Amino acid sequence: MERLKMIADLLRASARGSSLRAGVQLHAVLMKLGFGSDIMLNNNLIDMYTKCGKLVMAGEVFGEMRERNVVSWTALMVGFLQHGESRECLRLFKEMQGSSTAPNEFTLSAILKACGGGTRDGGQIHGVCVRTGFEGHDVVANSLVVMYSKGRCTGDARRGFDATPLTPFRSLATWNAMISGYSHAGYGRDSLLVFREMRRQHDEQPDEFTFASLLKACSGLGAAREGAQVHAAMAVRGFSPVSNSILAGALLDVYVKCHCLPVAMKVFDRLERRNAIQWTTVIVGHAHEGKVKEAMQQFRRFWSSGVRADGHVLSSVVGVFADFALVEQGKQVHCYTAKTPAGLDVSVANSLVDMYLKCGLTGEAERLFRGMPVRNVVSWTAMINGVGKHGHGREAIDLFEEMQAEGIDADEVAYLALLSACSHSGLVEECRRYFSRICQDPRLRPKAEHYACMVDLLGRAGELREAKELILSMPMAPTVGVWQTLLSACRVHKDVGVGREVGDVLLSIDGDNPVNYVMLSNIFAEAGEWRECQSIRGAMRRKGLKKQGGCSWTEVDKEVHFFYGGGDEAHPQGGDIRRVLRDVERRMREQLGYSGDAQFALHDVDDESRAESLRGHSERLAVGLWLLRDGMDGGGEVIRVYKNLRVCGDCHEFFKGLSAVVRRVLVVRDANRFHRFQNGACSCTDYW
DNA sequence: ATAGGGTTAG
Repeated sequence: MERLKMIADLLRASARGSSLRAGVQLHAVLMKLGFGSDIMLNNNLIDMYTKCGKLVMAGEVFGEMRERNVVSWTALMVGFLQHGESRECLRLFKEMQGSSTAPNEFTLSAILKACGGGTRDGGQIHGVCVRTGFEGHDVVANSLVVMYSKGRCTGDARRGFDATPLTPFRSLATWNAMISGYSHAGYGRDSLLVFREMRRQHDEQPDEFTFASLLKACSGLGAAREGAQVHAAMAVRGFSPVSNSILAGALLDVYVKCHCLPVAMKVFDRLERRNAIQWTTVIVGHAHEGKVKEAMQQFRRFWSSGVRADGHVLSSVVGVFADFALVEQGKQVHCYTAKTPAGLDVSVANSLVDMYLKCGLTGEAERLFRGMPVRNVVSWTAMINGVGKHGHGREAIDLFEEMQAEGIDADEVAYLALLSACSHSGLVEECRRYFSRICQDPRLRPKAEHYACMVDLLGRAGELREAKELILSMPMAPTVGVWQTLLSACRVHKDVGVGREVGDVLLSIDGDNPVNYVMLSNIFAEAGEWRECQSIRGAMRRKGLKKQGGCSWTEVDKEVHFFYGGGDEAHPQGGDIRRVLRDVERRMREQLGYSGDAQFALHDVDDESRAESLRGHSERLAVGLWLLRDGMDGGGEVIRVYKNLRVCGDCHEFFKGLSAVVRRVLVVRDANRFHRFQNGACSCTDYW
């Protein structure tokens, strides 16, 4: 008897320490001593083997047991669960239900965890919990709350939470489960409310788990004030970001999402050790504020810090390079991925495919994509988006169909990419067909962005009234973006009537956004409605709103050059560049009869924009830099230029002519799509 | 055998 207990203790010890060798020896010893049929020892063996990652051995022990109790079943299920085999865990539970052993609270907790966010299975097991009387039991209640929250069914999660009697079963863990459940599902307000309830009515003390969830809630809400309050409350209780890396990460995330970058950096700089997650947050944080140089600086700091880059960091920074079209930087990371296990992540390959597409290197993207050993829906969506932005709607459809033929289901984002590709290419019937397909799929629900694609499509076709009807029939509130799509269609078709109606809506729901004023005043200006045009401009001025400054950049000889249309930041070679551009224009006049009349610059809304027109739009200056470097007749390289706003009609005409007289290919990526200029023509026809 | 935390590509 003594020996039996001793072996059990030793087995538990080797399970805790994951020491397989000791465990196997103990296994041999207990077989020799004839304890092979003892249930408790066998349960300990199962536990030891699963903790050492030997699921097959654990299964063998389980299979050879003549008698099993609830612990035997549960130990094996938890083992599978902890190795990510939740399907096997569910299968075992079904098998167990056919046996004579009834589940207990630990079994139920494990199986609920195995459901993940699958509330269909979860709901059935919830029923089992109710029937067996374990519903309000703490470990079960906690798992119920987590399971429902993961499936975003916070109402059901709340019912599970409310089912816990305050004593003795509502522990801090239960409160934490509900607080994190709400913040995970995106209900930050409710998360904070539950916390308040916990403090005010129950005087429960928060721990680090509570704080981490609260911070996530604040970051989701973009609530700077609440975030700072949580930060202060943490400090009062002695939780410091310096000693808790998870709290530090969560805190950085709050300040970054609340656009308080300086505060985030203060926290960051005080850390003694920084992990990959914290670096990622800071690098991406700078990028989202448009601070390219600072983002790159932090990236280099990270690179030399010795912290190993994992898949998350790599895909995030490649995402930054994609946003800013920094191909050379992206290529460097691409090379690095060959030398690290993190490079094998699908997400890293996906981000690289997307980066090449966003930089206009379609061939490179395609090669990488086709060579991927595993592709998921994200990989395909990146390709569909990419070819769509280049105006190849048919190719986008082919890719979409090929994806489904490979057995990968389209999700909402994939449909969005496809619809946008169709609408950009004017594939009216196809677009309608896929839109109705997503409406009919019970697993998917079209979102406002999908409607925006349809509005765009109808708008391009000149069906402005129908587009407006569609917006009014949307099952959700129409977003600003949807109305803006319609407004820009009004501009293309010079429809002042509908434009005025849509403009009214936009100014009332999004009256602080300069984009709306600029677009609307342009519509009036182009229709010769000067009085209305002036009144919009006046309203914009009175509100102190300024059009976002145009900015273009291009990577020449591995260096990024920035050009700003307005403002004071001039390129050092600005004078020479303008001279070259004048030469090109003269050639265009002589050879092509180019008139160079500025039709579009006339309507500029403010002084700054007029100055920009006079000085030359930033994208022209960027192209000029290349001509200054290569001369008028040299250079076979493709000129790649990127612009934060849309390319205007004047520049569009100018670039067409330029591509003919200097015989070069010019690719401009603007806020909306790619324009490829070659031999005096552009791949894209719908511009103004 | 026991619940709960921060980053991530389309």
